Amino acid sequence: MAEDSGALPLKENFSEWYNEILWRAEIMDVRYPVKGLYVWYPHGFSLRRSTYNILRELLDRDHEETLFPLLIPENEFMKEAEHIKGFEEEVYWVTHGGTTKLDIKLALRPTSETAIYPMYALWLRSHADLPIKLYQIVNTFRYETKHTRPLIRLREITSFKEAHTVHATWDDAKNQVEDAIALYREFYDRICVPIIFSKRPEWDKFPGADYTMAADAIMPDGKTLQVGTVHHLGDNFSKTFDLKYEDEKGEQKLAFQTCYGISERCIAALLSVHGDDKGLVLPPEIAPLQIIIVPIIMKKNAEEILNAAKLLETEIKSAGMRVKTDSRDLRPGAKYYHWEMRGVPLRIEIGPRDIQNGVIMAVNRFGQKTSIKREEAISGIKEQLESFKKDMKFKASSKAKEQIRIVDSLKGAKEAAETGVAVLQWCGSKKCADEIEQKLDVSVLGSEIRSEYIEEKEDTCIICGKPSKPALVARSY
RNA sequence: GGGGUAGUAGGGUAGCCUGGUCCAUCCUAGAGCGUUUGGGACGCUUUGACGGCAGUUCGAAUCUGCCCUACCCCA
Repeated sequence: MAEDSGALPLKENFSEWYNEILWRAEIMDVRYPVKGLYVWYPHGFSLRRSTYNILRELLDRDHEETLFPLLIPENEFMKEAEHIKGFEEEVYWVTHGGTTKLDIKLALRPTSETAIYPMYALWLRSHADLPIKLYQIVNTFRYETKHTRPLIRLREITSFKEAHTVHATWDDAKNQVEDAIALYREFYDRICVPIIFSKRPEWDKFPGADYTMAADAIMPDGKTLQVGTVHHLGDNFSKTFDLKYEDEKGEQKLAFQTCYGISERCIAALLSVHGDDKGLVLPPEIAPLQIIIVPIIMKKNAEEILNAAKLLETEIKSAGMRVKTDSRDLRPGAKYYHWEMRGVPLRIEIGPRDIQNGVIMAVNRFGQKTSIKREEAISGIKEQLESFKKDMKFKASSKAKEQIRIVDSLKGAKEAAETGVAVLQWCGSKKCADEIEQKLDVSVLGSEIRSEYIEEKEDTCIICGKPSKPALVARSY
């Protein structure tokens, strides 16, 4: 399926590295003959599944999973004015059934608010029905005109996890926004990807929202990738979709809503943050394969070694780990490169010398070798995977810390934005943001930053000198 | 919306103007056989393509028409 030899472009050439690793590590095949649509290889899909299982696990604590239709009738879609304006240039329309023209055009959902809320209006009767917290994992379509990129800018988002909640009051919805932020933090912590939450500027919020909180990850080239959003929808959508409930006193009241989503961009961030010059580096929890056993087969005692490998594989498997023995007729070195490309966290080598000494050789994806006594194999391997995850997390957060710079001048900001994000003082006005963006060739991502590395302290705006707060500024995808 | 360029095997290229191969070619591609195996082995054999549809022709990757797709430039 993929090319197995030859070097990957160095990670410092991030764009090239990214494009190649996707097919070399068998994540996505980009050769599907429609622009912006890509194919998940089984290996990539397996990674997607384990990643989304974590998301499901977290959401299932107090949400319920659901599934709404892909097609949205034009009349529903067109109800919310702000919302339409935000999407009208990006919507795919189904106009025909066979050769018959449809009376009412059907939109392929670019997101599901207008599919879900008319149904919510039917379901919601009384305050006792609240809160409603549902989510679905679906594909969505957007006709992107700028250059598309696998997992990052897609015409079909294949893995959109969107949650939609309904509450009695604005404050309840606000609390839900905070819960969602905590949830997403936990998710990204589990996959060892550092993120920064901030409040998007007024002009950059979700069409139809009161405000938007967004998570950004910092990519190796210093550009940020938005990897999650949480929107407070106020009662904007309830008004248009007539989302009302009867309160304790028997009065009809408008409900308040939130929605929040994560797409396969989380996979893009995962691959990019951890990968290196040799290929993917994956956290054991989500690696499709956690352990690869490479038997060092010599002609004379091939069978003995292979049996030893198989026995070990069975033991590891029954201990609940994902393991495979690579008994292909290849040089061991070729196998090492093969599995390193695919990000297998731990490799076990077992050869004549090891059998002689009653040990197995464990080599983690960072290349650290440890000899483990054969009889302590299982506990030793578990320890290795545990400490490997810790190392991954430590590496990723050190790198992120390095890429965040607090600056007090435009010049400093410019420099910081070349390798990461700059944190500078901004008064909140559009005019000053425009000036910052134009002078530095960056985006003002947001304020009210949530990061352990950034302190929320007041000062004066870097442009106009008025009272201000820290803002996150970076080049972004 | 307007203009331009290009689509050849898994990937990369030549050929096209000026129609005519017995095997086009390169690679870290695939298949088979054999020797190998503690960090990318080697030998031999072999597979596979001209974006699609029509047309011209004894004969089309090459000429003509239409279509599709991608990329670049201008609004």
